[in-house]
Amino acid sequence: MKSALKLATWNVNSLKVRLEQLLDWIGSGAPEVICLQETKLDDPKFPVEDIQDAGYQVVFSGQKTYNGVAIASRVAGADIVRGIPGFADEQKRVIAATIGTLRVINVYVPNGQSVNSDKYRYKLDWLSALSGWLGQQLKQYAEVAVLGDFNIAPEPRDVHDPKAWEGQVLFSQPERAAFKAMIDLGLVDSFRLFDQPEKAFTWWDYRLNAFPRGMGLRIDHILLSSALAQRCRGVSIIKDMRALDRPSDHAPVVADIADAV
DNA sequence: ATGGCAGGAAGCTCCTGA
Repeated sequence: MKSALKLATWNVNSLKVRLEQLLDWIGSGAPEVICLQETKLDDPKFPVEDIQDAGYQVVFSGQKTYNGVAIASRVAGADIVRGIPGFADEQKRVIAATIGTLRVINVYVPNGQSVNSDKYRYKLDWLSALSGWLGQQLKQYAEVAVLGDFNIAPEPRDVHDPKAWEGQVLFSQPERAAFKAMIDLGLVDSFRLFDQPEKAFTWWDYRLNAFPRGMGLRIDHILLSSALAQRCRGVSIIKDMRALDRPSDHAPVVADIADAV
């Protein structure tokens, strides 16, 4: 008999700094699959042994200082893909693995900096390339989960002050259109399958005391193909982890997936 | 209009993040 499966995404903002928090989480009933972003570690410095000693397997694609992604899982992943196939990119932002029957795609979407910047153009080009590849993956696999830091708030209710943020990076129309394009491939924003609290966010700026003041955005997402969405029993934000000492500025998001019938 | 905070690399300051 199989048991239910939990999938998580967490932008750690430096795995070196957040390693103890990750190990504590793993040691207290963490999800079976955890996608990490902004590890900020070159591959030779990745803490493989610490994570293995805690009972998880891990695959990763990293670089010094910026970016870096990893998938930690109880069961080892297979068919690992690093980066978006066919899209040349120095930045380590994507890693995918097949875990059991699940295709898990972990993404760290570019931030975009500001809507008039070269980085914003790169973000939109990057999202276009991602969508193309996701379309292929959805044809190849029935059970696809795309998890990560999308750096896009899809709707006004995902933004603490939508008027102030309208047109700004993370909430501009082209970014939201790029998000919708991924949904239109046949993916579901799993968080919105369920009733959720008001002001449900996943990121709060370190500055201005934003977290206690509730000034956040929902930019970390778990998108599921219909086969998985049908089996999704709940999605929640682990807000407590944003309240730890020396927290990441992102809280994890967890989706609970029931067994196949 | 700007800065606020945090992390990293470098090095006593800057870049980036979101």
